[in-house]
Amino acid sequence: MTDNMIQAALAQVAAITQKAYEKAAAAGALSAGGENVPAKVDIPKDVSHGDYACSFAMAAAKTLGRNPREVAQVLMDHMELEGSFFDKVEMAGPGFLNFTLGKKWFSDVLSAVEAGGMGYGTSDEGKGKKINVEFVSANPTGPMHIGNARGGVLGDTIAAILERLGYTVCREFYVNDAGNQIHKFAVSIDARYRQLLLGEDAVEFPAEGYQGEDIKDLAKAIADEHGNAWLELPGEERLEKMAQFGLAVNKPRMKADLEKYGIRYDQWFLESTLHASGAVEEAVGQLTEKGYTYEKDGALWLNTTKLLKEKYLREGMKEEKVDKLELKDDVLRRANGFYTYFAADIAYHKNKLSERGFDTAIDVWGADHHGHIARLQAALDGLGLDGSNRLVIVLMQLVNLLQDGKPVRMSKRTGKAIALHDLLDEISVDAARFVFSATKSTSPLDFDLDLAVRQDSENPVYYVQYAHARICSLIAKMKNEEAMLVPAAAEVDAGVLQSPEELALLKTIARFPEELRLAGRDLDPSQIDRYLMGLAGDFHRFYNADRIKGEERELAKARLKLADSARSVLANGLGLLGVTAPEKM
RNA sequence: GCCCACGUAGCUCAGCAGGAUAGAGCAGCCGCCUCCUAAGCGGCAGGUCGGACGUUCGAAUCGUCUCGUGGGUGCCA
Repeated sequence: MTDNMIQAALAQVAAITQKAYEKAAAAGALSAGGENVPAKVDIPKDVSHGDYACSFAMAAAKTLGRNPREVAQVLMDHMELEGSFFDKVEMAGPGFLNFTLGKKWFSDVLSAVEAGGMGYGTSDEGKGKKINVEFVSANPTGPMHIGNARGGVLGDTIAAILERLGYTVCREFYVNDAGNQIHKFAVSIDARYRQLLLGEDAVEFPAEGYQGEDIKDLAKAIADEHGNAWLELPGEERLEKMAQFGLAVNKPRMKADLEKYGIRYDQWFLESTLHASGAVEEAVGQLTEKGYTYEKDGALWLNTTKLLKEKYLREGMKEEKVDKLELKDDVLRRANGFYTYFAADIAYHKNKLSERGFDTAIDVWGADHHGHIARLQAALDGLGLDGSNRLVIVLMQLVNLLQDGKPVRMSKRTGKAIALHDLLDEISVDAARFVFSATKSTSPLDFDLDLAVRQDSENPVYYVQYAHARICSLIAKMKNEEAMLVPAAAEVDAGVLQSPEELALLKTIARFPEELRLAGRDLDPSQIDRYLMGLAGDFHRFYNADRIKGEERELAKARLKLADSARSVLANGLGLLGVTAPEKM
């Protein structure tokens, strides 16, 4: 009951080829041994090489003691295509067997799209496995910037893809509401607060403090609400109140900004709860029990070197190479008694993989954190949680914001970051979501404000949306002017679809479930963006080459069904990306 | 120094679970609306896939080395 017609066809080619070999071997036309050679099938780039190409003859030539073209010829002589997806098979080049799709397959594709509707491409591959997708997790100490927008779109779209593939997905935001950053946050607000009440010169602003205007706004809000009452409080209590006040303002703001991008979380997980519940202490304690920690200079250290070497050896790295690695250990508990971020992170991921029972934790991280990946995985391995396999990090390169082709400098410290909500004043959610998901996360993304703002064809999202709108308009016109509704797949003779443009479009439509599968496998939504651009292109070419209105009835019906199938998949794919599919433009 | 990512058309990037003649968009040049939306389509031009060696029937794709760019290498997060 798959609607993945690509996998169905690939499997059939392999089966047909294997059967042909068995038949040939039984008849004595080929020697034994070929049954152990896998029948590799792929899709040629060039349509003149058929729709599917099998390289079995080349791979098996040596084993069978014949040249590849001879093997291919014998296979063709023993091949049975009756009742299959294929009309013909040809031998080409060094010994490829090239299969050409026939009417049955095209007809099945139309039926699959119709039956699937907006769920076309859904599978049960994930078998309900629980996956936690954590993304953005920006420090709540200031406004989010454009990089957070990319991470938000990336994480949300990965989550959506995995849901389609049958995983049970939890979207999570990890709130760093403890530790050093928060302390700096509190100290910064406090300084601004006192400057406000005592005069700018009376209080020195800490060198390490956050410079942004938002800190001044928070200080002013505190002054408005509490006057100078907080001046009297003892230092620790005052800072605690400052931090809580700031978080209470910033957290809902982040939530609201993300929601503007259509991003909603299932879980906002507070780092502070890990400290309060003793979970951090517990995780560190377990590592100590297992002999992975030691004390030095008053601090508690994790023997990361040992953990990493064990990990690399398990993964098959050669011992001599492992010995040569220069690795460093990490502090878990500072000499001042406070746990490090790393210690909390270990406890946090232990919480995901153990206490909350997720099969896999996927984290979207900025590329500048990549050095952290192996260490965290190794630490989780040390806890017996198989972090090397169950913790998957999607690294995201940073965003270069351009204007007039020139880089706009961004820095949170100087408060010059372009805030998320300002960005949306400039460009639509559709454009933002498409642009942010269109580049593979491992590549840096140049985000040109001027380009994103433009509402023309240079902005790829409009190219895709336009295809959808065009089809909607077409369907409406056929209904109103020709009294023709989109027919059911069963009423369509797929055999009348024969132009290169029709076949190309239909084949691309058929690829959607497979593209979805691959995007999920690679955790790479950009594959969906590119697929949709290709699908839109195939439609535009079909639209230019083949008319519907005024054509002979059977052909018009089949083409209308084809167009509607393209519409359905465009809407489906855009929906996955969080982009709207307009009926008019 | 060590670790990681990335080097493909003028620019931005696909392709990297080895397959046949390496693709797209943009920029450039030339065309296509009496005809379902021209936010579209067609054509031309553009390449030592950073380099070398290796693995094999076959390498942009895998391995080793090398050059270049960026990042990491805190009792920061």
